[in-house]
Amino acid sequence: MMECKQKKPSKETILALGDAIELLRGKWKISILRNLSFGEMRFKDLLVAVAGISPKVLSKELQDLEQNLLITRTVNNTKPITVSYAITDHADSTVPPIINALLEFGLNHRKKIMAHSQVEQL
Amino acid sequence: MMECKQKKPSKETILALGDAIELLRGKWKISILRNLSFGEMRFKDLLVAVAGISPKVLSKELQDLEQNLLITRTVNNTKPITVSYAITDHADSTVPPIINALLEFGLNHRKKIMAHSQVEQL
DNA sequence: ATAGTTACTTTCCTAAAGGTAACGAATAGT
DNA sequence: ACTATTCGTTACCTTTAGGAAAGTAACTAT
Repeated sequence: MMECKQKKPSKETILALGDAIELLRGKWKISILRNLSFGEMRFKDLLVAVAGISPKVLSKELQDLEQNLLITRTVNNTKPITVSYAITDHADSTVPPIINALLEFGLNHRKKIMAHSQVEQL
Repeated sequence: MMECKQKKPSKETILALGDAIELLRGKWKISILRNLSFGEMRFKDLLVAVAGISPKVLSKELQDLEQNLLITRTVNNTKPITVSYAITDHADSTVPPIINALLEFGLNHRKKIMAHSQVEQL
């Protein structure tokens, strides 16, 4: 397993980390961005794909992400109006690495937790 | 700039991502882990290093991280008692990549935001 | 006229997160 | 006895996040 080099704790670094945490905080934003990283989606599709989210919360999160230039919102002139959401280029190049790192962490954590509870039963 | 391959949306993947988000949620956990990734630290050092955190919140976050096996707590028998916190091996191999990805994202975002507001002023 | 679809918004409420300030317990120094 | 240090806890309060349920608006089909 590879270790990762750490950047020096400069002021800029700490600010950037704070920004990232604030922009992506909460239960839903990462999942929404992950779904959009596979291709653009409409509101209702996201409502299904992001399991458990309510329309109110989805709407609010999407507005938030749009304001921060992480996604775009496009109104299509279709029979019943549809709206497409897409991840922006700049988010698409920096968010997937975060998701993959979280995934690694999550999978590894599950293993460790299971090993730990095995030991506790002895 | 390199694009990152995405894993297929299997059930396990979605669960792992959910775990990761839940374990690392909030304003402080990532910063605490980042500081500990440079080496073990005592309570009071963390109180200074994690700028803005209060003793109450730090205490709670540390308990949380310990319960989830991401850090260890060691009481040293020194003159006034001291307590050392250290990141666990398994967290130390999976958390820094997350932090670096967040850093990349944060730095890149700052650039884009500044470029954007430049344009708006024209 | 009625019903369905899509994309929300509104209201109301609860729970979790977070902040402030003061206090406590153990130990040691003077 | 008094003060200082370290590592917290307790009580109280405000803010933010999030969930449930219903409603709205625009349009289409029947």
